[in-house]
Amino acid sequence: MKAISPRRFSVSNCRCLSSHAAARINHHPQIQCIPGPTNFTSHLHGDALISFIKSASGKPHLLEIHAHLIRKFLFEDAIFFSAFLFRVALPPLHDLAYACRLFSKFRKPDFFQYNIMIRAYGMSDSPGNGFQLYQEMLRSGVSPNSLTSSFVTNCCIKSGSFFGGLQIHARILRYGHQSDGRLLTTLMDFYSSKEKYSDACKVFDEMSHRDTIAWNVLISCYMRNRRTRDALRAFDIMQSSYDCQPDDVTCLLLLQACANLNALAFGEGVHRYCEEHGFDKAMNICNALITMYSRCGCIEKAFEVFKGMTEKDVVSWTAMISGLASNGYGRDAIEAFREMQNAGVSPDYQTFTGVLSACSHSGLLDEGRMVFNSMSKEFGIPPNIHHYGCVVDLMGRAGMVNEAYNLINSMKVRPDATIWRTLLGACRIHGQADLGEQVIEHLIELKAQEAGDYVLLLNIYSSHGDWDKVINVRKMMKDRGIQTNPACSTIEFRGEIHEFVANDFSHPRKTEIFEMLDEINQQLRIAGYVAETMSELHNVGVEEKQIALSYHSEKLAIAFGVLSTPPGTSIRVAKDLRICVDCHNFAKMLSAVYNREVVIRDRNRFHHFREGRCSCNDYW
DNA sequence: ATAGGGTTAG
Repeated sequence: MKAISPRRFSVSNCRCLSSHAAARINHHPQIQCIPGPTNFTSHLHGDALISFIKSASGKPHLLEIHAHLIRKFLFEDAIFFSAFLFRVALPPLHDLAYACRLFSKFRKPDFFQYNIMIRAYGMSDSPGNGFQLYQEMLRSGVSPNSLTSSFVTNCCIKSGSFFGGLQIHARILRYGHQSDGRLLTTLMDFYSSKEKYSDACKVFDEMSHRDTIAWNVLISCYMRNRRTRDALRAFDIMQSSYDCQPDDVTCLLLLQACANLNALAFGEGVHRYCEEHGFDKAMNICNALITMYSRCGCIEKAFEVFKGMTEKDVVSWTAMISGLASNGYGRDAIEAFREMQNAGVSPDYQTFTGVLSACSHSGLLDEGRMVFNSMSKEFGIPPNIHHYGCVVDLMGRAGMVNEAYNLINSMKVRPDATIWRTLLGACRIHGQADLGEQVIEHLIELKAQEAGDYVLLLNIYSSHGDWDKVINVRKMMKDRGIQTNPACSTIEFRGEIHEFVANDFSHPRKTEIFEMLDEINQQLRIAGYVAETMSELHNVGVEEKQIALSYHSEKLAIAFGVLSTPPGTSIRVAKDLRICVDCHNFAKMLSAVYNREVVIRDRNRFHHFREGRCSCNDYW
């Protein structure tokens, strides 16, 4: 009622429906007319009625307006009806059932009223109906404007209807709506949601003017389609353009991209940009910064951001805890967990995932069990599959593979592929072939077996020297059409991301890189490095194995790092799969012989190599 | 008489 001018409405007039009438309305939601003495709407007409409808809040007011429109024979008056429908269909009320009844009663809806309904459907849990209504609109000869296209595109995004969206795109062109930048942004988002990256780009290219939001949609499209490097490039182009500048959303997206790519230098650039524009005060940006720095292996920087925050929420604490965990600071993570509680921030289920993973990464078996037991008892958070996964990992690494197997079988939730895979990894460490075979059976049952799973099983057999079984598994993989994807390692150099796969001959500086790798291999061998051949797949000669190992993607990336940076510079490599035993030894030795800090982030965690030692004591 | 687009962190 705040918005109503006191000149027109005295306070005493401003009362809602009588409780008697309200009770009846509750019983008869289809009610069309409310009899009885007129209330504060009675003398309203024209502009005053319009502004009253606009300021109406809550259903009782709208019902009263409904009654008023009927009483004054204004229900079929498009102006009042539109304003009324707008209030009913859209938030805050957003009563779609009521809006539908109104709409179906209205004799000849115009485009504006259709637009309201289509937009309302786009925000409801039945967005497909919006598309239906759009088609009905076309059938009844009402022409859509560019807003209609925008709302119905949104319906297609929400309902996931690809062909619907294509149809809309064709109509946009037919009706000449393509000059509307906002509409095209929505259209880009549609293609992006369908992972049609190149179509989204095509729309973007055809836009005559691109504002910050259009760029942000493009960047989020790049990220959804795993074209993270293009996302970084877009940031550079935006910064050098005159008409639009990156905003906080852009930075949020980019920090995520940097975290994925291990692009520390670029991430620092985004950090500076945030400082220059005052975004670094925002909680979400700070939390994203913490994640970016810790995913890039810079836990000190992450902590600096964390310390500088005036206010910290669960997300900040959890980001810090998970960052400490993945960087091998298990005890500090648990300490941070304690501090968080002292600071009066209560943990949620993701915090526990962080704490438990800290325990599993640092081999803190007792602490992990204690936390696991306390979470439902003390905090009322029942463990989910991720929590179980951490504990399975923890027990598995400690060699308690059978106990871990029993734990999985005792879970209330259905085990997923990831948890079986975790156990399979533990079987690999402890050479448990029998249990490994059982686990593979579970994965097959889930139809989730991947190349990596068979590789683990192969590793188990080959470490036993069980070559018959190795051949069997390889045959099985061939029969089932399972192919191994080559692992990929990335390294950042001067703000560019360089990508390597095993035996990769595509890099422009390939000759130098291979020469450098040979040189490194020789030097390391002098220092006592012996290539680890146990985990290789084939039953091939020792010579052959050593050759196959020497061109692993992480070694190529490291060689490139040694080649392109001055002595003493840290080498940071990200790998999409797990680092292998041999590359682990290689990096460890290199950190001593070449006196370089080497940081490798693999699929699971960080490995910090310094002076011939690694932050994780054992290889995994 | 007249509405719309991106990110929501771990």
